[in-house]
Amino acid sequence: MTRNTVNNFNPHVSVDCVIFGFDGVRLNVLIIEREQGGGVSALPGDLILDDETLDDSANRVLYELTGLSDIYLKQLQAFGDPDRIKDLRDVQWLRNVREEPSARVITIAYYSLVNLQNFSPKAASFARDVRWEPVYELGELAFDHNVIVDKALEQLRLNLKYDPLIGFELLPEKFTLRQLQKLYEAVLNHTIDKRNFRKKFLTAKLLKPLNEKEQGVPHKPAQYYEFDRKRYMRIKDKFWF
Amino acid sequence: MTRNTVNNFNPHVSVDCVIFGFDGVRLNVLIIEREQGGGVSALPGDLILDDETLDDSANRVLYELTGLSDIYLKQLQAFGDPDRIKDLRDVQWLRNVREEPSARVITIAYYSLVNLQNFSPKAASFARDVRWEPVYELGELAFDHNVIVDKALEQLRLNLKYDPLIGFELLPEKFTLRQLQKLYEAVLNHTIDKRNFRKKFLTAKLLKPLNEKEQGVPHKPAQYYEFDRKRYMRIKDKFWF
DNA sequence: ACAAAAGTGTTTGGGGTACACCCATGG
DNA sequence: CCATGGGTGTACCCCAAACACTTTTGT
Repeated sequence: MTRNTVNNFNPHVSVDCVIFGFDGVRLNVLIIEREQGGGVSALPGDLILDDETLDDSANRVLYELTGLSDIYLKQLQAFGDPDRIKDLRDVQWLRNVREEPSARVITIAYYSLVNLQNFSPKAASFARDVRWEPVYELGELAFDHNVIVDKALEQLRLNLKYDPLIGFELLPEKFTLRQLQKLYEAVLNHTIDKRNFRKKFLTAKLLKPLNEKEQGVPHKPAQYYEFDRKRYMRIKDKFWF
Repeated sequence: MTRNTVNNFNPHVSVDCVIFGFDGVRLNVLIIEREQGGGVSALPGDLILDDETLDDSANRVLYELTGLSDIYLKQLQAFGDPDRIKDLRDVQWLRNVREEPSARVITIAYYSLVNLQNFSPKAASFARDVRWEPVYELGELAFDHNVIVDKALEQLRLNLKYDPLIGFELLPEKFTLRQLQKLYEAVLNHTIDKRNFRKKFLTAKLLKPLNEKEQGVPHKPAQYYEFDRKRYMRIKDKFWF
């Protein structure tokens, strides 16, 4: 901040959340349908309040929408093109919803990871129409939200490669090696050799086997594992996928 | 953006730039001294204008300050704690310089890479007190600028490991292998084996040898190289350090 | 001659990749 | 007995890491 500014322009600032959820097969994103305004889908988001940090804002949006707190949440980046609001339906929706509908809006995008196990029970309690959509089959979203999702996915991939922890955020406490592998395949969008995949995680000792196996499956029941957080702390800088 | 908001809060939005420059030995950051207000150092930055994109804002700040344009510039992240302005000297400075000195300021941080060869000639044309400071010896900066620099350095390191291009942004057109290695050592903050380093870049064929050697040096003169951008385009996804 | 950096190869170990068969369970 | 996924080992290759001496120039 260097100069005496003559510009007294104050934009709105919002947060938008790209919430990823893994259902065992596909990677999904949480999408909301607008209350007022022509069936346009969008990312969950809201204007920030004047006494909360950006992270708090994102957590609040997430909590209000899903009832979840204490979940993985990370800032992606800011999006602030002056013309990011150009679709006519977006303009109309703003007129219904904002006191200053023509104000410029700069949004701080977050991405977030949840496992659908924890999430599903709350599904009935939403105030609005909220749904999961497979990330590779998203339709057109409001504003520049498609761009935001693309960036978030890119970031998620990078992150998953260099930090195994974030994979476990998308899974329930107990999981099988198959689930873990399917998750990696869904995020990275390519298949992985089973033996090599297992080798990497087992030799790294990141997984603790439980005294528990799958039940009622029409094939050899799989071992359940849980994530070894202590071990993770010791080796996280050396592990990558 | 999901709900009818009753909150009409409009913060200021600024950009702040962490401009890295490499002098052949150390990695430096461009620091400005405030015109009005007690010798406090800060990152270059400014409020955004209402019709420019965030990237344009950052480019403008950079141009106004250094005369440089078309240089590497990338968004880092937003910083927006409500209490990021807490130092008394920061508050006073804002009173001198802003029309709404108590408004909350959310800043979008950028980081940028320049080579000091191109830069130095312009040094005299600055309107303000501007200087390079070694990144590992920074004093206390205004606001949360120390945090921003730390994040930028972290990002620069990550980036340098997975994208060789950004290393070349910090060097002049022609450079020696020694300069390139010193740059990597300065950014990554550890020494690197000379033979292995040269092997990696030479076998990747990222460097084109020029018909030119160092002159007037009191030791065997080194070969000059330039960066092979075409080759880079073909292999950038496979090369990492 | 001396100081200072340029330039150059080999060995070794560990890890990534490719690849195919038997096992346990439910129906 | 059949379908389905669980679970296992080996061979090869490449690359990262460690390591020391000769060459060229200016003083």
